[in-house]
Amino acid sequence: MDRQSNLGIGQLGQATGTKVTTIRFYEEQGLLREPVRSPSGRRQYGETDRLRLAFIRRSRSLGFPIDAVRELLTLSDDATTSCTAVDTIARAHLADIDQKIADLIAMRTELVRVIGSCRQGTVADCKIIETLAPRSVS
Amino acid sequence: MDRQSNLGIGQLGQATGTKVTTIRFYEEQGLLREPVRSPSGRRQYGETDRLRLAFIRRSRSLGFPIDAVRELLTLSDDATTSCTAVDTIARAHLADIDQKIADLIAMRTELVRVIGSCRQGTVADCKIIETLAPRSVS
DNA sequence: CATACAATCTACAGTAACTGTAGAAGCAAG
DNA sequence: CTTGCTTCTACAGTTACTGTAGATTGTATG
Repeated sequence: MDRQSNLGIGQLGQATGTKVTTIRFYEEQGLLREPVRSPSGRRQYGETDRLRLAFIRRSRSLGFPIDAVRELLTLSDDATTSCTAVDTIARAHLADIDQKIADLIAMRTELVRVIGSCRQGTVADCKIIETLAPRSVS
Repeated sequence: MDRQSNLGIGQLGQATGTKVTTIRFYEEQGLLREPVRSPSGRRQYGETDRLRLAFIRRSRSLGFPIDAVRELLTLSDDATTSCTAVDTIARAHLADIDQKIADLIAMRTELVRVIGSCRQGTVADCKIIETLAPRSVS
């Protein structure tokens, strides 16, 4: 199960679609443990590390912030934890995403309105500029 | 038209819903000109500044990045500029927003799928954790 | 074996758009 | 005169990386 595949940092990056600098960053952030080093000081990773990094990347791709990923990792490390905590984190994140979508849609709606008012004249009577400025501009 | 309303930085902030530090930040970024100073060195703003700051804030609330706001300000300063340039910036920004919305919706869809799989047991058989991890976790 | 080139190392700066803090000084009111 | 609020400059912190410099190590080829 835990055969040391002995991946170099570059290989681990390839295997998980992660840049080398990002892997070191995760280590610094405490998401990845400090790996064993080769005699010359290079990081050596195993299958365990690969799976953990894959977990991190998947969580990140779902938009979980680093802090949430850290919590998810901690929870997943203890198999007896109630899944409720995991569910709570995920739902909070969903609420976050929904809020962001709502904000962007509101922004989009307003922007479309502004753009729609453009009649391609000069700035002097540009409706976009006018709409941006409450009264006059400068 | 250009009576110096002589606003202090705090008052300007109040008038435009902007924090004092943010106003100084905009000045540093070259969005606001350096204002005249009182004998003791305090910033003194007039109506012109207020309008310009309102323009900035409105643009920012529509999500235009600082660089775009800078361009919009430059364009609006020259009344003879073709409005096309303004339109181009706005449409590029709209495309950006649309992309962000699409990304978030995709993320949301996937997250909902993950959450839906939770049956509230322990982490040992938590579908969320399982879904996050490709095979096993640690 | 020598040399070139790729990968890795540490440490730090840069990104976007602010926000917050420290420490000093000015200003108005009681 | 003292209290308390505003403002001043300068700089660190936020998020999640990315990029760079300069040094070292590993590998492949001639």
